[in-house]
Amino acid sequence: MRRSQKDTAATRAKIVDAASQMVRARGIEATSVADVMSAVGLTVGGFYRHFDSKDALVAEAIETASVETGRHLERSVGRPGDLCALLDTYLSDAHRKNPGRGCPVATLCSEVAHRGKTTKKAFTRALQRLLGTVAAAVGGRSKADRRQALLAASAAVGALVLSRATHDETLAREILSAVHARLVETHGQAAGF
Amino acid sequence: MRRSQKDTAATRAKIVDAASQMVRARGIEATSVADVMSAVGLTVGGFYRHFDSKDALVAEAIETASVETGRHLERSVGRPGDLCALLDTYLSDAHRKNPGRGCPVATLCSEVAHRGKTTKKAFTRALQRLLGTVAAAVGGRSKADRRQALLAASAAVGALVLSRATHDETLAREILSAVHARLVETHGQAAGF
DNA sequence: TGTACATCAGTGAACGCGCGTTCACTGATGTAC
DNA sequence: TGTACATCAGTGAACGCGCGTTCACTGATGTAC
Repeated sequence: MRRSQKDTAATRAKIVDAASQMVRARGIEATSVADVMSAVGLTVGGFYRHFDSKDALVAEAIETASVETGRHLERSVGRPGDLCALLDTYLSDAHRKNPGRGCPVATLCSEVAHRGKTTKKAFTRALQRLLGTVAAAVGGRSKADRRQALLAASAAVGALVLSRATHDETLAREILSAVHARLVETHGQAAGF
Repeated sequence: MRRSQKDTAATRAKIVDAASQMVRARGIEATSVADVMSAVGLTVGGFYRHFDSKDALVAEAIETASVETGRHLERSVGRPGDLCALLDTYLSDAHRKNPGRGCPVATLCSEVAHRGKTTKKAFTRALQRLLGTVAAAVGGRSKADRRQALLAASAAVGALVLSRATHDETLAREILSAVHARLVETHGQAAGF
């Protein structure tokens, strides 16, 4: 039966939130519309009252995840230029073990290459948001600072993804701590410390 | 009808090779057994005379891709310690645009997290091979060298994957060139040039 | 070297399954009067 | 404020499709004698 506008909006938000978590934890392909709906306590049929397609939901789910992650990272960076604080959060064991609440860029980076335009555009926005956050943590506006931000973002994403993909726990931890250490060292060097 | 042992071995190798290319170009999920077989000019039914399952094929396809990529990278590095030469190849536009013949670690890094043990183990071996190749290009055996190799590998994989995932061509090129430049700079600094 | 027969690579159809999407239906909500 | 009715959120079954895997069958290959 019909629901109030308030309930409808709340349901929509719950669907996006559930999808946002499932897409990051299991990947886009492995997240079915039926699974998302039942996670919210509804049945599949109602889905298309809220979204045009699974792709439309995925795009919103990525956007939500990106905003959420951006806020979380910015909260962890005290002063601008504190790349170390950002990396403490991004390259933490907590982040590695909880992809469902973590950075969507890391979770979806290789899968998104095989998906449609809608998903790719949402991913690109998420990547640009992440680059903005990392650039703020790196600090400065010079070309060297920009390059350092791109290195830090690429290395952080690469390290997190590889640490998750490895079957080898020791290697996983080694990757995270080595990349953290080297990025902080090179940041200091670039800034002239 | 039955084929000679030579033909059988040749067919098996062709299947692995086709899978190796398709898995990298389209991802594991999007590569169907039927597609692989028809790429080789055969029908699906015969597949299980060669492999126990799709997962078994995927594991071999990753191994093949990893060995092939390792050889290609090693060919491009002249003297040991020439990280720049390795990155010229790994972070090239050719590599970005031809994932089907490129590094399987970059293509599969986020997808492999949602797959079974067999696939994960094959991926871990591929990652360790890549780390070995990068470590050789970084040169040296100190802890600092090891950390630099882990940074270079993470950043190279991250940069390639993000450049492919982006819908924005300018950003894609910027990521590759910035990560190349910064990694070479920091390599020089670590080595005391 | 020749022969009889077991083996097995490859075919093509079939299987059960899960997917995204559609649809007729239900009944509370929102609106026009 | 009350009433009559159109709207539409959600249900549950169905759809067409592609997937991994199985299977009876075919006939050349490899082997035992």
